[in-house]
Amino acid sequence: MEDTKTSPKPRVRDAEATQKRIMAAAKKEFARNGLGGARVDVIAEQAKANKRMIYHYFESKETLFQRVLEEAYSDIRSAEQKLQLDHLDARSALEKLVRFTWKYYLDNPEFITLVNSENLHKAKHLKKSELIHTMSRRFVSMVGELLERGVKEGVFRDGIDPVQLNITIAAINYYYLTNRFTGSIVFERNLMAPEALEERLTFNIETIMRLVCKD
Amino acid sequence: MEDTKTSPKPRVRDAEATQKRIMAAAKKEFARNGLGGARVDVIAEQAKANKRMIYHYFESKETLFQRVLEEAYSDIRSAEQKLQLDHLDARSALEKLVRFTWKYYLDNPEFITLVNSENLHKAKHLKKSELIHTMSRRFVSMVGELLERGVKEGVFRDGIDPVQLNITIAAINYYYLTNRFTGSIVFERNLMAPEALEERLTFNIETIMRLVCKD
DNA sequence: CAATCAACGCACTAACTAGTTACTTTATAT
DNA sequence: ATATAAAGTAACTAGTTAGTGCGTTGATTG
Repeated sequence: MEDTKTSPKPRVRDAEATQKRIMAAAKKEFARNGLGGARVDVIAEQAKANKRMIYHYFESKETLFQRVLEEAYSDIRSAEQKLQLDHLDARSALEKLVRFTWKYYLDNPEFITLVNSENLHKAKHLKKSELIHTMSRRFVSMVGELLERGVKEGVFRDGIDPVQLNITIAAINYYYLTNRFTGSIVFERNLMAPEALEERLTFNIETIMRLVCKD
Repeated sequence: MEDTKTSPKPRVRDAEATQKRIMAAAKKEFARNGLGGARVDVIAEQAKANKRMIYHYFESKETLFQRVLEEAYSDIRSAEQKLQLDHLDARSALEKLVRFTWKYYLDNPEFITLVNSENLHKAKHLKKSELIHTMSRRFVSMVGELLERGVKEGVFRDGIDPVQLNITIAAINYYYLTNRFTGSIVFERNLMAPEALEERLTFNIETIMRLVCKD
């Protein structure tokens, strides 16, 4: 946090900054190539650090991956908490949540790839994480409260499971983006063209609204 | 196809059978570990073949992966074609399609992992494939025709894009299963318990019906 | 039955990769 | 200033890994 010399000799010793550069480089490399495909040497180079530093601050490649993954989850959960859905009527709040999810995945494609990689490894790194549960619970109850409020307002159907809804909102946005390469070939259309993205978002909002709203 | 000796000495020379064993072993290994994580030696061993044979029949690890991927797509597309949705009224046909998709992913988890791995590699192997397009077109028109028929029957909404619907049906089923490990931790429930699977299928059918059907 | 060709397998290599050893450089506390 | 601990680096190691060279074995055909 403290600026250690803005003067003559530029890059000096700074443990915190080095760790941050390593984390950033690791996130990029893990996202691009998965845990198995990522190269520690590449991370070191990209971080403008030495490979030894990675093993100094993080004990192994896997530990580094775990840290990156935790940070990725912590980032999305904290962004969700800033949504302030309770300031809006239930319908608008739900739409806002869908729009947010879409935009978040679009702006942070590493999140998707990291999660895919973690699932390939049967979530063995996430299992070790403590803070995941606290963050997740808050997220689920946020949606749960929104659903309850919508029912009270008389606009949402009753009896919808917040977890199923969460999964579905994630699914329709996530799947489209994670499978954008094979999808573009299979459906012979560029799924990442601006109009295509617009169209998908509209479709997804419609899907969720029809699922949740009365009539 | 011809049974070369069912008599005394069991496993003799059989090019076709060896190739099939290699393909099967490769599918398993690629699905379990992705293209990068898969080991050619493991494939050879699992196939009860020699590594040399892999390079004899398939020119490289990547070519083998491409063949496995093509076969996986060809398998699901051909299973879809056997559905005979036109024998049912539109609503039942749509439900049948959702049920089929769910069950197919559940019974063939390798398909999901292979597709994930291919997307990590930006679909570079699928790009080279010729027959993908023919199969995909037939699939899209199958759903397109179903939608048209439902509109004529007066049960489906008009103007739904078959591609968007296809993607959504795949998404809500695929996402739940591919992210079952992280999902089970994040939501603190075993997403693969029989009741959970049942519940998810019901929810997914509801989602699609509400999206497509009138009122 | 001899010759030919395809199926098969051992043992190697060249390149790579996670992790380490042993060292130098810099900030800081006395 | 200077001792000390932390930050940083280069070069190495031990183990893997995709891919091959070359020889053997068995089926087929004239």
